[in-house]
Amino acid sequence: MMKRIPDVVVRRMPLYLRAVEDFARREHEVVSSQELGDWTGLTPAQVRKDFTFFGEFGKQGIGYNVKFLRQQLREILRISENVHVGLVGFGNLGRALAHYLIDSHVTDNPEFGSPDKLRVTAAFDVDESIVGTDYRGMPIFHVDRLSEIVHEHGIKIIVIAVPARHAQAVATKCAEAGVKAILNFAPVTLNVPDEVKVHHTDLTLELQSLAFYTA
Amino acid sequence: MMKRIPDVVVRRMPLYLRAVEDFARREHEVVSSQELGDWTGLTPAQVRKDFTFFGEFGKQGIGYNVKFLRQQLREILRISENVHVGLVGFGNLGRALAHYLIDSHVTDNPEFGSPDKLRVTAAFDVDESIVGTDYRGMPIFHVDRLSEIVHEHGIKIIVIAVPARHAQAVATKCAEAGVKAILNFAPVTLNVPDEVKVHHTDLTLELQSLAFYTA
DNA sequence: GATTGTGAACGGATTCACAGCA
DNA sequence: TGCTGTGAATCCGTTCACAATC
Repeated sequence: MMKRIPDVVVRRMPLYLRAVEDFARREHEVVSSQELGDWTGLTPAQVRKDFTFFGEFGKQGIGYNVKFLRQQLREILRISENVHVGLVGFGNLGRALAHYLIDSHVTDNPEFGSPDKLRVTAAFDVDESIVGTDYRGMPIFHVDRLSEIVHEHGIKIIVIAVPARHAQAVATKCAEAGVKAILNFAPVTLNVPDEVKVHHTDLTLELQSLAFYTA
Repeated sequence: MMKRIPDVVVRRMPLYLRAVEDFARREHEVVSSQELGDWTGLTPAQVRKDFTFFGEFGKQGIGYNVKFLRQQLREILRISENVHVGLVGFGNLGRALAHYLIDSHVTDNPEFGSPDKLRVTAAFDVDESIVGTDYRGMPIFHVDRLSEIVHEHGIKIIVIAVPARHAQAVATKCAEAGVKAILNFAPVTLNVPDEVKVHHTDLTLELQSLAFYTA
């Protein structure tokens, strides 16, 4: 029964969640694959097919119950439980990311009943002038304590926002500490064991590939 | 002869450029598809196939001349000419992006002979307290002047770093002003004419999809 | 009548495997 | 011999189309 779920499908699930939360906010009771498709820019067939990887959430002739679908998606993405995120690198980019993550609806969506439990609970840096301080209640540790704190806080995901030359060392440490997933903002290809999932966001690569289309 | 080039291929080209610049830095004269594959984490066959979309850059039995390949890739990505980039939204994220773009090797790689000509030349915001000021020589304009400045500076790419609720309006303005490509950091799906290329970087979506793998 | 869930068809991207050339 | 360039084969994700169901 447990078919392997393609990565592309997993990447679309949060988008469906965002869509269904919007329908919920607008107090729709049900939503069709057609409506979800319009909202996300995908085909209705794709929406339905994607869902089948995880189960049968709809009713034929009717559509999907918004509340039920929302809950299912939250469970699939595990944001109905607590997922702790660590942030390594508290320079310019790191601070901007922390600001965004702590303020935005990612970490808290209170007007809407159920706050996300995807939480940035610790930051790491090497700069002694900020190690030991707090950012909006989030403690900043020295990177040397990464492994220790990852275990203590049960951190599962690490966001890497350090300079390129340090990124691989941090990634290796993360892998050793048992981190499950890494979101890498440094402009280097990371080498980690297969069991660690890596997503890479690279401003340089994005801009350079867009430059191709400026003809 | 001019076959259509798949988007996935275009997205890999900057990675090849980064690889070949590294080989150049280490003073290799030639590089094989095998070596490029190891560096990038792709298969040699894929590297070769990707290149064929743009021409024949190698010598059979030998490999690719590093200097020549580098030049070819820079021309393909149009970073041998000037490409002007504008940044809309100069809050926390926008400032961090500006900092990164202005300092990093994206915009300038002088130790290496030929600086990239992908340059952030203007920022836009609505905050009157920063409009009219400079950031490291980059002027900050009011968003109302977007179209005017885009034409004046010949801006081809816009980076959107505004709050979600304003992103669509900005994107529409960009499209009207003739911008060729948009890099969107706001957590919304943008609706623009097909001739405008959009890449989307969404921290929320990335983290939520990674959360799936934390089981 | 409407809409889901899904097997089958399709299409596009990756990999294979080898001919051709240095 | 070594490595590129590429047609053929394969793999994988998307779309189609329709039976099942409300």
